[in-house]
Amino acid sequence: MAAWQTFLRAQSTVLHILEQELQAAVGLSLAWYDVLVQLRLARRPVRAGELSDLLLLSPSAGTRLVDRMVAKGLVTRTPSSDDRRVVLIEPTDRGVDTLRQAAPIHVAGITRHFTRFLDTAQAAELEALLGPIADSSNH
Amino acid sequence: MAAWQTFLRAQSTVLHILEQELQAAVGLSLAWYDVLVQLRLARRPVRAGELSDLLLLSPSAGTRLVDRMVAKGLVTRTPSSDDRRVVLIEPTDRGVDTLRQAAPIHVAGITRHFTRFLDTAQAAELEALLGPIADSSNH
DNA sequence: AAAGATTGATTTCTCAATCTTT
DNA sequence: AAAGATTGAGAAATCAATCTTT
Repeated sequence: MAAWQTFLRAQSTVLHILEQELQAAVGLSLAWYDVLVQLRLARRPVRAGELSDLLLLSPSAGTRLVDRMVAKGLVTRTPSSDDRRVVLIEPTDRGVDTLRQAAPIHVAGITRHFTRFLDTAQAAELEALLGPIADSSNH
Repeated sequence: MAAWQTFLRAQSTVLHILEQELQAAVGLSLAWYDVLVQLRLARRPVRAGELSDLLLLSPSAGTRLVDRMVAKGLVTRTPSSDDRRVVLIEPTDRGVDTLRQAAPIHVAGITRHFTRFLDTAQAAELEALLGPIADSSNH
């Protein structure tokens, strides 16, 4: 139970700091950053529902988030020509550029506030401990 | 970096499930539950600002949260007689009772979705890994 | 003036209901 | 009818500004 509380507090603490640092440096929220990262990792247009899943958000939260990013010119939304129920999301050039600016800052933040406290073996250990928990949603 | 992502996903996953289970069983959100727990642990009236800190919330978020819980009759808000800038929060009898109903369900949930994946040594290990990170906000 | 707390405005997430396409 | 996505309405968190007491 102590482990559970430490787990909660550690994540809340680090996320708050990272959010503020990224916001201050590039004017980007963590949520927006995650969208750009996921689109970059996919290396192809991503379906709206798929994106929501990747971000651990509800479908409607995904829609709103994309709304705001489209308005800021960071991503585009295009109906699929295969199946017109489907909407495909892609980063714009400006989106890719924004990610390029944000990534080193964010990675440095993670290093400073998270990785810094773990050597390689400990990071592996942590991942091994939490991996099964992270995957346990599937039922 | 993989450890970081697993860390994020594990917490998000488990929190979503626990929230839903507690909501379904007792109609209580995790935020409300945490308020009642903190007041219970304190065993005395808690200052508004202190409560916000304990909950890892901003002062204003703490005020709103207490607003809603006062409206539902779960806690009371009383100006301190020592220093009338200070507001003291206490659970009502009904609040204490609600906590009594919720606690076993929530603890069972933590066991089922978190502790279940860790033996005693692993829980200690996890706490040791994350403890320094949780405490690192102080500077 | 500073400390403690609250309020106003804004942002964001969620559920249920709806719209479009298959 | 079912799948995919969006919209309306409501809940909750945050910052900056404000109010009260010290």
